[in-house]
Amino acid sequence: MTQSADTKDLILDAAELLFSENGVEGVSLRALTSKAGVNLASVHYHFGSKEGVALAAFCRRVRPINEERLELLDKAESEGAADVESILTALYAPVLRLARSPVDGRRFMRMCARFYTEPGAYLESAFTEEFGHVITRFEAALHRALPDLPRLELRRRMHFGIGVMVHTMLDSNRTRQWTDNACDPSDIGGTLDAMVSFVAAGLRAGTATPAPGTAGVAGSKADRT
Amino acid sequence: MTQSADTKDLILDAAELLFSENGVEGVSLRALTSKAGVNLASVHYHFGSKEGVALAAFCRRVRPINEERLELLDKAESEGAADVESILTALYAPVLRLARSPVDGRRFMRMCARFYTEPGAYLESAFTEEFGHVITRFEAALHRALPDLPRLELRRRMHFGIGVMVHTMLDSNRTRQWTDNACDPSDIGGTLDAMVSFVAAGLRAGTATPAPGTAGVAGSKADRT
DNA sequence: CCATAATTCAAACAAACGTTTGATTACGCC
DNA sequence: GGCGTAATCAAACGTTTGTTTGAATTATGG
Repeated sequence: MTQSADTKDLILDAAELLFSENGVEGVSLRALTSKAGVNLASVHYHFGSKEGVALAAFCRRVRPINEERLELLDKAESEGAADVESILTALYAPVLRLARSPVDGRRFMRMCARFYTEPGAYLESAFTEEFGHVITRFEAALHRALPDLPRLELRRRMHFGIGVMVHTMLDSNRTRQWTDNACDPSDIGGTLDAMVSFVAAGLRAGTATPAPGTAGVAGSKADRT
Repeated sequence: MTQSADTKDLILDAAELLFSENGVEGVSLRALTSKAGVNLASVHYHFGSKEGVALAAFCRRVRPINEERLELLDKAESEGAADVESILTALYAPVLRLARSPVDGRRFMRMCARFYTEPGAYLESAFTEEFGHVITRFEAALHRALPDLPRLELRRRMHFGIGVMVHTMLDSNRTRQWTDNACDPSDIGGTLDAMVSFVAAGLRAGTATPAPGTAGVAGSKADRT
């Protein structure tokens, strides 16, 4: 039992590393097991299939993140109606803060974003299963915070907000090159603030809901870390 | 010459169809040539390799789009300094309007977005080559429209704006399911207006630059199509 | 009308893929 | 100590991959 846990984690760690760089289809089981330092057949012994590895690597990290998201949202809503910024921070902070983790945080973010854009029915069902109720909860919260924004338009703008998050998580070298490293990956607080203020302004566009305290020009204050 | 052009286009059409659904790595040359109704070896005869097909399919459509983007930007800037909405419309409209095309517009958008998120050095260099100067031009235009937004913060927010576009172009079933078809793919004008107003508000967040005419609640008026 | 180039075709290539097998080793329990 | 389960291992499975080959076919041009 003790050794099997080691092997399992070795495989998942290597999967996080390689899948984030090359996608699931771009990584062979031989490269995966070679990187993990385990035998080829152990993948099927522990996870049943290659898809099983991807699913396990996905769920291992996404569940704690979504739990923390809902906790943060609950906390924000417990003190009266939450404003847009608090809701967005609850949505973005857990996944961005993971990037601080010493070894594999950024890797997981890239892997997760790559899973999101990669085809494959097994990943689609995992996403809907893991994220469905989270989206529902956050949509309800945003609807309370933005009462005069039609429900359909809110959903469309949430779609945009998810795009900002996924794109930032992907953090492709290509985009970093275009933007000349404007999104410094190590500056988590700054990135979070910028995302929150950007998406909050987008969500409020054209509505009567005013922004809370609009003073500084650019996102620089990290109010949650 | 006439027949080779037919075969080439047949291959590129099938590539657009299949790559958009399954990515480049998810499509075998046998499935591709079978869909196109051509011989397997003709791929290497006309394009040299599988990567050559992806590159050709990408450039075939992306070049006219980027040319139109720059034309629209020039037109917007010729009548004095362009505002944020005009610049974003010049950036988003050509690629969104392609989705109207009868048969293969949406497919190309998905393929393009999938290329964007897929690994592979050959695609990366193609992206930087095709998009680099376009991004530079639009960044300069946005900098003139938002003079009090620091350059670094502008680049970061452009990064977000590109994320909104890519995510909307991907138009995955997964996200459509979450948002309950809020982003009706056939409603090009509505989607364009929503994207422009969302990203414009995000770009202006915290700045002194005022929005031009803030009257309606949700983006509904198509000012350019 | 024939020579020459351009193109299409069926067949095969070696390599890499995910998966399976059966033997072998390590471990916990009575 | 020895039984039984759990885990690891090397080797091979059949299939599919991108690519290549060489002959057959079609168009081109003098």
